[in-house]
Amino acid sequence: MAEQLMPDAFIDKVAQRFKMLSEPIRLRILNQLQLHDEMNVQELVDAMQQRQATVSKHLALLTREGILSRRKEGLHVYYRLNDPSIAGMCMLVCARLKDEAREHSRVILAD
Amino acid sequence: MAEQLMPDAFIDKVAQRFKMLSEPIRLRILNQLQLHDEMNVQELVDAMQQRQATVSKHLALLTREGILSRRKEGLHVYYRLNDPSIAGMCMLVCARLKDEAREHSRVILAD
DNA sequence: ACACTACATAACGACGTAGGAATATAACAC
DNA sequence: GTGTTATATTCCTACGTCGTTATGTAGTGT
Repeated sequence: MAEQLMPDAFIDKVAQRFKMLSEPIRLRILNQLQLHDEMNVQELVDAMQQRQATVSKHLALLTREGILSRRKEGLHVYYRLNDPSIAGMCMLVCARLKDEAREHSRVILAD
Repeated sequence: MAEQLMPDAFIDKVAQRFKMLSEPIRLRILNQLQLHDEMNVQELVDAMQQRQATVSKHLALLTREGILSRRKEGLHVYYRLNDPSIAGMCMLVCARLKDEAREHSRVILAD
C-alpha cells in the first residue's frame, strides 16, 4: 500500500504554496530571478512589462510565502530566490508536460 | 549563469498545472487515490465529506488536466492517479515546508 | 416501457484575487 | 525643511472559481 502524498496537516500549506506558483506573472518573476541572481523592483518591472504596483504586490506575496528574500539598499530593494525547491518543482512539471505532449502526439499519429 | 526554470512557452501551462494543485480538496482527493489505487465517486465523496457534485467537478478538472484517469464500469466510474510527477512534487513541497519550519523555530529559539 | 442508482452538468450566489489608479512611505539630495 | 526617486499599500472594479441546488444523462433491473 503506497504512502500518502503528504500528511493531512500539511495539505492547506501545500495548497497555499502551489497557489503562489499558479500565476504566470509570478512564474515569470521567478524565471527572471533564476537568470539574474538579484534584481530590484524597477528591473523586474521592465522585464515583466507590468505596472510597478502589480509587480510589487506579487513580490510581496512571494516574499511573505518565503519564496523570495528581500534586501534593501538605499532607495532600491533587491529580491532573490530563497526557495531551493522551486527549481526542482519546475523541472518536474516541465518534464511531465513534455511527456504528455509526446504521449499525445503518439496517440494522434496512431490514428 | 543559471538556466531558466522553464521555457517561456511553458509558463502558462505550468501555472495551470500548479493551479490544479492549489485547492485543498483536490490535494485530499489525490492523497486518497495514492492510498487506494482506484476509487469510484461515491467512495471519494464519503472520504471527502463533500457533496457529490463538488467532488465530481474536481474530478472532472483533474481528469481534463491529465492528472487522473477515468474508467467506467457499469454504473460506477473509477478514478486513479495518472501523473507520476505528483508524488515528487508533493515530496519536494513537504520537505521544503519542514525545512522552513525548522529554520523558523531555530530563529525563534535564538532570540 | 418505468424505476432506480451513479455520476455529470447547469445555474446560481458568494468569495477571493488580479490589475489599475491613486496615494502613502522611505531614503536620498539639496 | 522641500523635492525627487524607488517601492509599498490602499481602494476599486472585474473576473474566475468555489460550493450548493437542481436537473440531466447513462447504465442497470423489472
